[in-house]
Amino acid sequence: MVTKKPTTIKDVAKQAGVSISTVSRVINDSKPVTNEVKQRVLDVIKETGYVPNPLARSLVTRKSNLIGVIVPEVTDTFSAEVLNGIEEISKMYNYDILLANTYSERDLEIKSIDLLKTKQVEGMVVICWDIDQELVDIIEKSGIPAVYISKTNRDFDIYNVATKNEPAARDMTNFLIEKGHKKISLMRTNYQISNLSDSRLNGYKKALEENNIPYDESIVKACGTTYADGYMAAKELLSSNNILDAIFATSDEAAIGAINACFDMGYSVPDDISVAGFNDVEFAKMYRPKLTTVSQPLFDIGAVALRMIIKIIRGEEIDEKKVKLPYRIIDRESVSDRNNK
Amino acid sequence: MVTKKPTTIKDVAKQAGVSISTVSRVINDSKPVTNEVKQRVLDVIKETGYVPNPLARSLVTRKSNLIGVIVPEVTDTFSAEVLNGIEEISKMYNYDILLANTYSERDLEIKSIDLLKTKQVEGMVVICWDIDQELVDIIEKSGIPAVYISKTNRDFDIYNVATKNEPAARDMTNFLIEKGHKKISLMRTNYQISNLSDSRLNGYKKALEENNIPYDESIVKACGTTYADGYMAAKELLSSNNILDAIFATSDEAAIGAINACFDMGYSVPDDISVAGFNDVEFAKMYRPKLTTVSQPLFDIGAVALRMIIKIIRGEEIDEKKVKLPYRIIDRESVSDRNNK
DNA sequence: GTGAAAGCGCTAACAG
DNA sequence: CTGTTAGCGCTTTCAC
Repeated sequence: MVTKKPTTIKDVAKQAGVSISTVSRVINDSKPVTNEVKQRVLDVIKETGYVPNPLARSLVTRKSNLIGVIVPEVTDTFSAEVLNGIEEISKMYNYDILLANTYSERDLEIKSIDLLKTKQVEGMVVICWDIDQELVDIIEKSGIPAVYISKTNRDFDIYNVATKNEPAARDMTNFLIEKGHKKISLMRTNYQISNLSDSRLNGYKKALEENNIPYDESIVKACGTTYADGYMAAKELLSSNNILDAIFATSDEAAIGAINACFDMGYSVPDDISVAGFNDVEFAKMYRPKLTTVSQPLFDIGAVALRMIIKIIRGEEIDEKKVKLPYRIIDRESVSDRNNK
Repeated sequence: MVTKKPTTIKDVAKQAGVSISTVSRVINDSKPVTNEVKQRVLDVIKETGYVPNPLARSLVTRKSNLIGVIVPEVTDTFSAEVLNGIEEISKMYNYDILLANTYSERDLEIKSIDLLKTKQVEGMVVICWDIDQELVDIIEKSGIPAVYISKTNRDFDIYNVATKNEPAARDMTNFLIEKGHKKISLMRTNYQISNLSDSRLNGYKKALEENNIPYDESIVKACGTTYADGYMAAKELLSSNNILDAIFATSDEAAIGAINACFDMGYSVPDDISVAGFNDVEFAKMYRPKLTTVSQPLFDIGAVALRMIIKIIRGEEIDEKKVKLPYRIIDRESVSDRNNK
């Protein structure tokens, strides 16, 4: 357990009979060095197992090789899968990940950003359900390049990677309609800031329109994304004697909550009511009935976000500030086909 | 987006009309400073928004204020909840978390440990399903204080925090027996290294013994902890015409896999077969039937592990190298009571 | 091509 | 109590 002093650049220099600047040159490949000398240094490095001290290096270069990741909560499946993608790519580029939970609390978000800034992260990816101008300003002011990931889409002028939410919602709604459902409730996220478009709601409306189904505000419900949110929302929906054909929920967790609410109120899913989710979380296929949902490439979202950050850090050109990744409708068991009835 | 040069200790010193050492003293509260001077420095600090550069600080103190966390995969619910606990406490102690995924691959584990070492983490918590002597040696050799967390218990001489696995398994088995089940299959983890005791198996055996139920090796099955593992194992179990009263699975995911396997083979759970899990993952209460399981204080496991690390780092005395946290049998819906039949 | 020297921002003796 | 000074380990001019 004794942390004996590690080899430094000095040791290597001495042992190789060169100056420390030469050693620095070979490890960074920054200036030409005679092959012979280079080899000698390399040998000593291998022999001693020398590893440059990143702290010292960062101190002078002002590069930390650290990426900060701000998540609401690692236990959130969405975040976790995105984080996986981030982690994978960061490793490729030799960046380390500094993690901070915010529990979606503003003060913790601020604290985390401060912390990351202090630690000199070169960039950060911010996963946050409810992006608002205040947050954007804070991050902007920190001067750290940031890419945002959110369950919902927002119109801020920020780097952002997300799924094509509007067409996704539209496709799923259309899918539901095709399967013979008419009274389709949308449980949309309640992360709602006035004057901002909600792409999923728009997609839903478009599909309705295309099929000449009147938009009924009483069955679109603002609700969170958790299991409990979905359960509550569905219960309310169902008990205000609405007769529903289907529920399209804002997340898989909420969808499952909704299904259980249906069960508890004596409805069978999908025979009486169909339910569709969003995200295709790991759990969606474990539940019975297996959840019909729209799958987002969560891992890829993280991966793409990290690639963006790297580009920004390197000052490379970014084609578009907002990248949209494709989605897929995953037809499993929680939506019935009413056409054959 | 311009990262303008931040205030340094020098700036503060100059502006306050003192030497940098005095500034250092007040920010670290390391040596007495006249109140008047102190106040002046504090004022300047507040005014300039000066934040000490942790890199420079770490370079000289050799303290990074970084804790490395090695997890198989953040998407794993067990790991994620433990990570939450770790994160929470680390924040309290002003430590940051450096995260590394290993996907349970040895070379990635090694690489991650190297990386963490390079980044000068002061300690690390290693979540690893299958601890073996090689890994322990590697970590030992790295000289970094480490606390291990594993789904299973091992007899290595390491810092470790876990649940009381043996009594937990025994209690659950007894619970099952009390509910009138006799033919109880144990799906145990297959992370198996010869000559090491499996505490859960022992607990299971003890309960059987106490109730004069003969141990039947044909219905204890080695299986992993994933949904797929559980599904497969249960299918095999059921198709080799065993008549089972209950299945006690090694994880909630595996338990749910088992339940679905039962469904798919025409058995009803819990009416035909009862199923119990382990962990009480978030999802356990979302599934229907709600999973009867043993709950481990995952968050606390992480929290305690981090506290241990801090103690080790500070050279404080540790009462016991292995701490065992309590568990609870959570009786929900997936186990029936056969006594009233 | 290579070395000497300055300095990144900070802490920690060492004097006074 | 406070200032001066010497590094921590490394990169980077600037000479040679």
